Amino acid sequence: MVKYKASAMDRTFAALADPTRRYVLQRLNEESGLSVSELARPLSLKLPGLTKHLDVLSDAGLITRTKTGRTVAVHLSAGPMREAMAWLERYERFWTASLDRLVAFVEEDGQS
Amino acid sequence: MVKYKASAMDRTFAALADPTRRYVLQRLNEESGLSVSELARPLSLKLPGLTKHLDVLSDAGLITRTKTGRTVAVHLSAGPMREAMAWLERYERFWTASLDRLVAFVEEDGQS
DNA sequence: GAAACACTTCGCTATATGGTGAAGTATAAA
DNA sequence: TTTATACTTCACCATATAGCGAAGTGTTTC
Repeated sequence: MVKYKASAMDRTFAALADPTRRYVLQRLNEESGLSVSELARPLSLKLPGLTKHLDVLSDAGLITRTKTGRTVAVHLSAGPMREAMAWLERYERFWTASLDRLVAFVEEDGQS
Repeated sequence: MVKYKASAMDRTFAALADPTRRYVLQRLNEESGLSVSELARPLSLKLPGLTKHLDVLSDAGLITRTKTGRTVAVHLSAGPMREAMAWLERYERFWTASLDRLVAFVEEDGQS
């Protein structure tokens, strides 16, 4: 398989593909600077598990960790999401197409 | 690890996390109804490899395959992307925040 | 200084992913 | 009716991922 080098986009989408990680991002969106244990508390996994997820998120550039004393504060950094969305925007015409067809049908129907 | 059941969102983001699959979606966005071999031609993988990628994409609901005769035409169906984008939109304020700060700085600077 | 705390790192396990060649299944062409 | 075409499925390999408990590191607290 070799896995030469995953691109930034690969890492971003892969990071978003896990519900635990999406939950972390959501919580940080509500309240920035939460500690690792605060993030872990409502989750059903141990600290080592969360640490790995945070590694994936920071490799993707989606969070930053700043250690003060013995606690680590986690912050959102949504830049890569912006790029992921830019990629998706190209398909916008595609998911609005069905709506367009509906509109066309209704208009045509009104004239019959 | 158990992998109880991946959600639709999980599958969508996971499907988007691979460059081969993003390439397939891009090509289909330009030209719908391409066959499997047409999609495979510019890629450096064998047909079985592409078949697997297409399986991932259709499990995620991003493409549909329709067989006529012995060729299979592949079509985009971007609905799940719409949902993925809706998820990402929540973070929009976050990646525009730096721009807001810049604006604030410039305005403040102008008054000094 | 000892003990508790907040993580992180280290094996370890099980499953998923991405690729292959070979064989299987229809359909189309000779 | 054989043969080629267009895939798909199968068996297999190597690596990645997600989880765990146990041990390690640095920082407070007692």
